[in-house]
Amino acid sequence: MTTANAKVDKENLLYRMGFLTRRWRQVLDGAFQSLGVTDAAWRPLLHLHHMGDGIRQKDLAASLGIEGPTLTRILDQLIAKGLVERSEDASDRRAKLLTLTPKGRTMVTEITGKVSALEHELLDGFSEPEISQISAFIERLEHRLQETRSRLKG
Amino acid sequence: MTTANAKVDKENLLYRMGFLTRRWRQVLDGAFQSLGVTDAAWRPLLHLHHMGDGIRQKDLAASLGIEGPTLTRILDQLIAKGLVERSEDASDRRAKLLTLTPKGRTMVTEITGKVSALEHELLDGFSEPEISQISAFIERLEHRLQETRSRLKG
DNA sequence: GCAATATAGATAGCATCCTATCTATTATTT
DNA sequence: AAATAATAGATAGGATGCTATCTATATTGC
Repeated sequence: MTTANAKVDKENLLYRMGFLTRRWRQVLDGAFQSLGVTDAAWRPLLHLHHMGDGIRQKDLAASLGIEGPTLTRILDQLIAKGLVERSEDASDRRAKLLTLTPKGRTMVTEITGKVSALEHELLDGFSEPEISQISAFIERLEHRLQETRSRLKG
Repeated sequence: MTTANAKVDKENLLYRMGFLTRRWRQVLDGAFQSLGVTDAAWRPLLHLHHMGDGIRQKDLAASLGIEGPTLTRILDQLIAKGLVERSEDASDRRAKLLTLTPKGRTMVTEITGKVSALEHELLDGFSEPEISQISAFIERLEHRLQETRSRLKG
């Protein structure tokens, strides 16, 4: 039985990760509801803050690991809320430059605090070496997935 | 710099998991496209096969870790494809019993082979102890998330 | 026995992500 | 210089997940 269960666990590993990330999103969603931003919206704000003002959508999307159209819609929401601004790029009229508004900066501060607190609470019971190992595991898996993906496509 | 990066890694852990599971879904989606089932559809088939015929939707949903409405839609698709059948439960006329059709059983066999091959390929570079540790990590994290979630709600 | 509550499933509507495709602009090639 | 290809972003439509709510049955309590 032990063998069978271990096998099942192994086979469900990635699925259980998916389950986990859904729950995590729900927790964040709940925590941010009072701020008026959804889970998908706060990360672009932090990245924008971190990368500095005046970056292009394309670069922000790459930094976030999402596709252009996904970011476009999120930005529409953030702009509608007055947290972010799109402006013209004088050197390339196809591009738009993104900047945080003062309201956006305030929001970044609030979000940073909440995310840190939640993540600390969740990862508190895990040792540094453990977290490093998991992190390395994820990185290797990401790499392998990329390979598999391009192999299947090509 | 090392410290800063390590901190970022820790903070991004759950997000990177989400990224990973999206990619994994895409790989599976691509692999199953030729079979005519999507990623969300194959898992109910396998669970149904594993749990035996004649189970209720409610139980299948619980087994999959998804909510009832989500399963309802997936089942609609599987039934439309002739892989699964809903039938009346004589003992409780609210309930529906689920069974795999012969076509569904054939599909299960094909899917099992593909999933196993892909998962083996992906997890091949990882040792048993590693996988066990990751698995344990996920389990603890699931538990903590559940706690946090109910704490925030109540 | 009948009203109130609980349960199984379906439906509706929202959020997030993706790919495919369209428009506008820029870069390259001949 | 004109035609072609490439790039930035927007739009459309599909897939998957959730919650809230509806209908149809079962169960419970008085």
